[in-house]
Amino acid sequence: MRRRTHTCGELRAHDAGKQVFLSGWVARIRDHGGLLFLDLRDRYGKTQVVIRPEEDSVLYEKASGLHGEWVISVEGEVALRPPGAVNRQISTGEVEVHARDIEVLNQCLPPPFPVEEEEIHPSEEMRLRYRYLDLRRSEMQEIFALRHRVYGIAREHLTTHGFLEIETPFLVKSTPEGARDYLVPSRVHPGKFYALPQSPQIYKQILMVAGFDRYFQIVRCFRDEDLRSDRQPEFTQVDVELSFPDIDTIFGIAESLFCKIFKAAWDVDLPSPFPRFTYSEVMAKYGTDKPDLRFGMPLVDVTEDLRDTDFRIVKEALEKDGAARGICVKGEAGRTRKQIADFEEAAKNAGLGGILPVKLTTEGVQGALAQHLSEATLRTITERMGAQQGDLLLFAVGAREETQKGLGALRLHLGETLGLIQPQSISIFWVTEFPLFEKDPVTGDLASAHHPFTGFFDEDIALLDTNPLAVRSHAYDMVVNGSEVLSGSIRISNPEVQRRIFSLLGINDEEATRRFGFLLEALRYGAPLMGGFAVGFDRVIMVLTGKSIRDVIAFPKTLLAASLMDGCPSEVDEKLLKDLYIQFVPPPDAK
RNA sequence: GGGGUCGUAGUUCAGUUUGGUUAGAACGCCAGCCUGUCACGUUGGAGGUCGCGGGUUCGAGCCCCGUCGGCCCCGCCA
Repeated sequence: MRRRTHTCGELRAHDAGKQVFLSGWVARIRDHGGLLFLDLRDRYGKTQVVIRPEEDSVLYEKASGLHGEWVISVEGEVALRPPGAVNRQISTGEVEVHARDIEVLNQCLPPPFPVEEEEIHPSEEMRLRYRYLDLRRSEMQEIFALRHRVYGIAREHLTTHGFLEIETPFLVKSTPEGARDYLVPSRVHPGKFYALPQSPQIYKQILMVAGFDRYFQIVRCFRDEDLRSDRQPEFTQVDVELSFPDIDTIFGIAESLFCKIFKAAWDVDLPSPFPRFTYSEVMAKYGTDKPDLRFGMPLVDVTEDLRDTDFRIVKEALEKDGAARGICVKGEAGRTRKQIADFEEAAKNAGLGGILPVKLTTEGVQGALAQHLSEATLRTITERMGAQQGDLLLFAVGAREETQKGLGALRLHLGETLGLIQPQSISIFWVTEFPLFEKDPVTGDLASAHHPFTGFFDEDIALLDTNPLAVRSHAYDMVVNGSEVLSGSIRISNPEVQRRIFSLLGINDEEATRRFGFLLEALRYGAPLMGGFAVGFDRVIMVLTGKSIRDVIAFPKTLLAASLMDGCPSEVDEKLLKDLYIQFVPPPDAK
């Protein structure tokens, strides 16, 4: 076993003449019969190895028997490539290694999909099944090198600001609030369970009570909910909490962190401070709490303008306390009926009943809605929407929240499909003043919008009894390119206030004690004011690379929360279940 | 839980609209030729449970029903 002298991305012209020993994977073989080229690859790059049968026919025989992805070592001498044979595309392209000996360290089965090929993209199913081969691709290697750099930036940044990295348990008490827990049965306590943490929220607050003042942790979190392209059952947070906080301190620490990350990854300087918008602002203007502001197309409320219309659809919606809103799609008045039908399809998927298109063409204004509007009204509306000739206006009527959310989703759909988003541009800002509560659409009960420990505006305290849905919380998000990458809040640190919130949430003292008693107790033993945030680390890497969440996690799960490589989840031995006093009860519809 | 979409050679796909002889291509693989390639070139060859199950039909990759799986969206995600 010899140690390699260089990596496959290292050799340059000035290394010519050196005796080297390289190890790596066979990327490609180009056998010309009288001359054989072999690209040797490792994480650092590729180096061309040359074998000449006239110099060593035994070695040539050996080399021509190699195959892609075999693992070999090559001993030889570095040489400058002949003039005209230099490859400017790769960093080692000025040199090659004239092999003296080759050792096969391990053969490789024919790969189920090409590791080297750049034009044939294997399906995600294949990539996940053979994840080790997928990760071997340079594209993936680069993602994880970047991910590693960002871990380092976060650790360094928070350490510099006086934060201590402290681990919290993975086997924790199940708290029924929030997402569904992943459960771990206890062997020594029959019938009892641990939960995997949805976040270290309660523990980090207790660390503040313990006087750690500034804490952080790069930590896995677990949530047993249905997945999306940006959600995995286990994901990584940079969890941060500090004592005696003020909003500007917290935002400053987070902003400078993101500045460093974007500088390192994209070599851009983000303009600081980041803009701050309130929740109600972004909801009204973009119909979502995480708008992508790399393109405009704001929602415009035209409810009052259409108040007196005799157009039946509009009239009926507004009589039911509904709203009318529109967006202006720049320069798209030329869309055909069919293309607009596609927009309508997207609108229906977004939860709208439909859309009312108005085209501002050179031949005049077209659209059913327009015919029911006076010229003056039309002028007011187009002016407020910033619309000009050639633009396409899309209106939606219906329940207030529905039109807002629906048009927000349609706006995003149009932004994506019409190519309005510059991929390299950055929209980064804060959303503040989230409501403290939201209404459960099924039961009508109050529920925490963020989590039940979220603090709120002192001046809204009277609203707790009169109009709790109007109480503004001290919760905030950071949104980058339409992705929520950070979320946090200033906490409630007064046990009496905390109790009051619980009671509004329908959690009585007894239940509160049962669920969160240890936190409530801790808060009574000298709790500092506290606040913090958690960065959705995987999403940050997603935004930086433009990839899906599965591309930035080494061993991700599919949408059905399965791992195709190792086949989990799986059945377990009866004995294990017996030790845990667990019996499987099949679902009622199982065959 | 609901909606959409895809599943054909080792891989990526065409073929499904309008059912009809022996299911094609590219890459990969195997064998041969080839002295400056770098997606080498070139000649030949092997390779198919058309995801799975059922149905309709003289006949199903194609139509129908069910089911499994990948992806996207809604619900859900304090």
